[in-house]
Amino acid sequence: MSLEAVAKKAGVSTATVSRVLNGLTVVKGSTRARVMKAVAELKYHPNLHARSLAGGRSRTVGVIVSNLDNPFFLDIYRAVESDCHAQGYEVVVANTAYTAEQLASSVRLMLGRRVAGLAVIVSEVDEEVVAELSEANIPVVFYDVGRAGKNITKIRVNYRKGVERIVEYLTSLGHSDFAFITHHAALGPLNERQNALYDSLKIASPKATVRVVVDSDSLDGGRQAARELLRSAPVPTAIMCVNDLMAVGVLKELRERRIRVPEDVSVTGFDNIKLSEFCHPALTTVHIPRDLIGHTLFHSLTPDASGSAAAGREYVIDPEFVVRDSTGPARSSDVFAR
Amino acid sequence: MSLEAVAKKAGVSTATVSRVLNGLTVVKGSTRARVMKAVAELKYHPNLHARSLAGGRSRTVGVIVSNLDNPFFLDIYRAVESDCHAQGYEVVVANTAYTAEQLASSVRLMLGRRVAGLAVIVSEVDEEVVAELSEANIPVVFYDVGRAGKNITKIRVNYRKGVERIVEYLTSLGHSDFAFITHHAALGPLNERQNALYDSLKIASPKATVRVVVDSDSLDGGRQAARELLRSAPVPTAIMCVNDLMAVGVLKELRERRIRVPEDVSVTGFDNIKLSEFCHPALTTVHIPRDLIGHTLFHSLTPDASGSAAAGREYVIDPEFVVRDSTGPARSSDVFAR
DNA sequence: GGCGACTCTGTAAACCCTTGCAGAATCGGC
DNA sequence: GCCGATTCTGCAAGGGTTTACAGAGTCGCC
Repeated sequence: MSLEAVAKKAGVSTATVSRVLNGLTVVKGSTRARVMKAVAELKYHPNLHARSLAGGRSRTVGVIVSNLDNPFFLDIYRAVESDCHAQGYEVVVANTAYTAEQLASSVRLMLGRRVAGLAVIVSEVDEEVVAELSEANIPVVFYDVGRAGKNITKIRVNYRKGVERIVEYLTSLGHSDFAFITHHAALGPLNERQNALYDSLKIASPKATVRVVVDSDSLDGGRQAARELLRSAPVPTAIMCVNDLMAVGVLKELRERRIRVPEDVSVTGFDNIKLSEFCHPALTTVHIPRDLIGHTLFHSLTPDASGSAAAGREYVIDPEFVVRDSTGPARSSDVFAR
Repeated sequence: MSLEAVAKKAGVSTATVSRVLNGLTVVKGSTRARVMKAVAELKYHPNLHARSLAGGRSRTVGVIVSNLDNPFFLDIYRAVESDCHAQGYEVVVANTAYTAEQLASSVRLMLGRRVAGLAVIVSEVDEEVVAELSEANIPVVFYDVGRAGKNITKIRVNYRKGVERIVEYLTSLGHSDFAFITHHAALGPLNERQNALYDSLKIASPKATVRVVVDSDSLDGGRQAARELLRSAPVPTAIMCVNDLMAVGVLKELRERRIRVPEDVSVTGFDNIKLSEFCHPALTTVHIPRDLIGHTLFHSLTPDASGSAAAGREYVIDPEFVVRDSTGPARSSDVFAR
């Protein structure tokens, strides 16, 4: 079970076994073979805790996300995971459910695990956590929140650009009566999208109106929000959703009410999750390159070939507008007038 | 940073600090306060590796699943996670991508982490792994594969019953020309569904035909399979999918080809993932209670109030047939005849 | 055959915590 | 004020690895 048992069986010292297992020092071929044999026979698994403890490092990176149930976050996690495994790292993931408390406890957990690096992909970061992390002395990377610093990299997406493209497109189709469906309105990154919406509209269509509805970040939340929205006339001609997941919920509710998309109402999402392509009608949305984000996250956390992690940098990633079938010209007469 | 630093700062021994932090022994109020203060001031995080090493236990449970990208597995994982956190356990998850190699390496990883218990929710288990796990001397629970044993619990779902219900329903609607869309045909649990299909049909509609198409377990895989299926006439009147994820892909492809569901073709899924309710048409499927599975998994891994984990048991969970809008009477004339 | 230079291996300390055991402090009761 | 019981605390061993350091072999060459 332990290194010592293997050592005894192979007739060597624990140091030698350790060296064989880690393979960074040269061990004579015959010795190595004996050790390997003993390892196999004993079905020995090194105790990872002891290893991390003794080694000081851990070859594990931590990932903290807001909502694993949203495929957007899952995709990022999976991208990081894939890079990690390719490089022999493990990943541990934690979910905050958009709460600051769970973020704080997840951070503590990760620090307790002595992760080699930590990716924080949440919307609810607070100053205290940032401070704690910058003192932690491990590479940290924030997505969307916080700011670059000593050992802190930051990655953000130019949401504004994505929103602008949507607004341009929709206004060019004659829309001026908007709804914005979002979740947890207080959160920074979402505010950015909302503010970008106002700003863009101010230019593209100054007299446009926007009704905002807030619900939870889920299919049901989107549906619920649509229901709320439709409770009071007039029905907007375009519904922009803060993300695809909620948009798909919206589509469902509209369909149940026999409101046609895009003939009666246009709907847009954000993220371009796989689902947006498979729902009906396929969703007009903004693609956020989760793969690229994942790779960048991983890169920011691990010392690369050149030896040092490029901490302190700030990356900005551009999204990409994707037109599909959920958007069309604004309806001319209000078929929903009561 | 270390226990010792805290101890020094608080003017006590490391043992006392440890006791304060773990709270299982009584420590005098004033001492406790001093220690807590020191902990706070130093922003001390216990080193979890050292803790697990010293304590011998780890309060971490491992979960291994086949395909995290399928919401079915994600839901189970999340259910386990939620129970774990409620009881102060951590969870670590690994994905096998349906390969035996990744399963083996995940198992080794988990064993190396000295997890307190391990849930194996995969389709590709082999004997060697089972043997290794039963020697590991920690509670293990298999979902769908393996068999109960010394410290091994097994949970399985009565798929057969679900398939029977689908078949009964479809044949009663006049269907006799079937397709079965599945993935990785060699895997046990999926075979069970497929065999159940044959068996049920033998009774319900002996002259019925079944065409089988295999593709990957994903939205794209479902779509691809549908494409493959439609390549050769005649188009079946009912397409049964091995799970909802693939079924949603099938729906997409059918829609693109203007094949109406359920008027022209009926489609069924399996699992009842959230998405099956939000796609269009909403999917007729078989509900598999992931929450219940998750709770049962957790229960099987952790010593309950009575002190001992109920290992060696075998649980069978019944699925539930859910009729929605993707199924209807078989079309009478073959509108697709060429 | 002896010497130096390598190559390989062992010894032992360190990593940070938990916990059994025993000693110290405190308390109640007389 | 003393004693025993009780509560609290410290000592030190151990848990399974890594790794610096030094020692033991091996080899080639003069």
